[in-house]
Amino acid sequence: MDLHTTVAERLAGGDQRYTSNRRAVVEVLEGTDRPLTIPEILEHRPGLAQSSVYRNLAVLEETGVVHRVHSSDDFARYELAEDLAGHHHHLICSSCGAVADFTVSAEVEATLAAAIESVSGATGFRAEHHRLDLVGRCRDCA
Amino acid sequence: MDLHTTVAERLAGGDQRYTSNRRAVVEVLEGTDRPLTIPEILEHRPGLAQSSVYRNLAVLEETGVVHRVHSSDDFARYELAEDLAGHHHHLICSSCGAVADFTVSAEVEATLAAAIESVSGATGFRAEHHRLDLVGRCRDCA
DNA sequence: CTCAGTGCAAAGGATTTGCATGCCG
DNA sequence: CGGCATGCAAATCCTTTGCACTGAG
Repeated sequence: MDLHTTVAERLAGGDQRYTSNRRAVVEVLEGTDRPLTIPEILEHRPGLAQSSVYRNLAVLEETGVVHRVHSSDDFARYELAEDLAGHHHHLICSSCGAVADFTVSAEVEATLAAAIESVSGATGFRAEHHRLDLVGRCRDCA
Repeated sequence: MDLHTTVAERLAGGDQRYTSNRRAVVEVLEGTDRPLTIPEILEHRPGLAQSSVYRNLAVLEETGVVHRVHSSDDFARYELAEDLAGHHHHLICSSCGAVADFTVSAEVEATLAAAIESVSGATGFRAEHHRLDLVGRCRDCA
C-alpha cells in the first residue's frame, strides 16, 4: 500500500485532512534515514511556517503517522511511525544529540520481546512498544 | 564503599565540593526507586532554591554522580548514575510521563551486550551505554 | 581573604497558542 | 457557506544565567 494513501486514511480516521503542508512534512520524513528536528524539516521546506510544522507534527503523532524521539539536546526529533518505516533503534550522541538509525537481528528482537512480556505481566504496566537506544559519541564528536 | 564517600571523591576529582545542598539532592535520589523531576526534588526538600538544584544536578551529572532521563513530558528526570544505583531500565508512561525502574535477567543483558558490540563496530559510533525502555500506559493511565 | 556556592530575579529558547485570514470540502 | 488549516506574533514554561551575598578553607 502506498505510504501517502495510508497516511491519508489514518488521518481521515481521526477526522483530519491530508493537506499539502502535512504531505510536505511526511515527504521530508520519508526521504531520510534518521529522525529530524523541526529546524531540519524547515530547512528541507523553507516555505513552511514553523508553527504549522509544530501543529501538524502534533496531529500526525496523535494519528499514529509519526513518532517523537527525545535525544540529549533540547530538540525533539520526528520520524515516521514504526509500522510505516520499520522497527529499528537509535544511536544517540551524548555530546551533540545527533540521532542515527540501526537494526538488530531477529533473534535479539525475539529475546527482547520475551523479556518485555514477562516484565509487563509483573508490573501492571501495559507496554505499547520498547525502545533500545545506544548512547555514545558519534563519529564527529568522538 | 559508602555512597556519600564515593560521591565526595567523585566531586573532588572534578574540583568540586560536596556541599550540603548537593548532599541533600543525592539523599533525595538515594531514597527513591525511580527518576525524579526537579519539582519532585524540591517537594522533598522545600528549603532548596530551584536554581541551585538545577546547577547542582548539572555538576553532579558532569561528575558522573547522577544521570538525566528524558520522558514523554517536558520535565527532565534525574537518578543516581548506574554504577551507583545498579544497571536497570525504565517503564515510561506515554500518557503522563511517569517513569518506573525495572530490571531484566543477566542472560537478556548478555544478549543485548553482544548485539550492541557488533553494531558499534559497524558504524564508527563509540557506544558508552545502552538504554532499554518500555513505553506504554502506567497503572493510573491505563 | 578568596572564591566557589547560593538565592533571587530576570533572561533564554524550544514549543504552544490567540487571532485574523485563506482554503478545502 | 462553514470550519479547519495557516501564518504571524505574542505568550508559555522549563531551564539557564547575571549579580550580589555568604560561607567554607
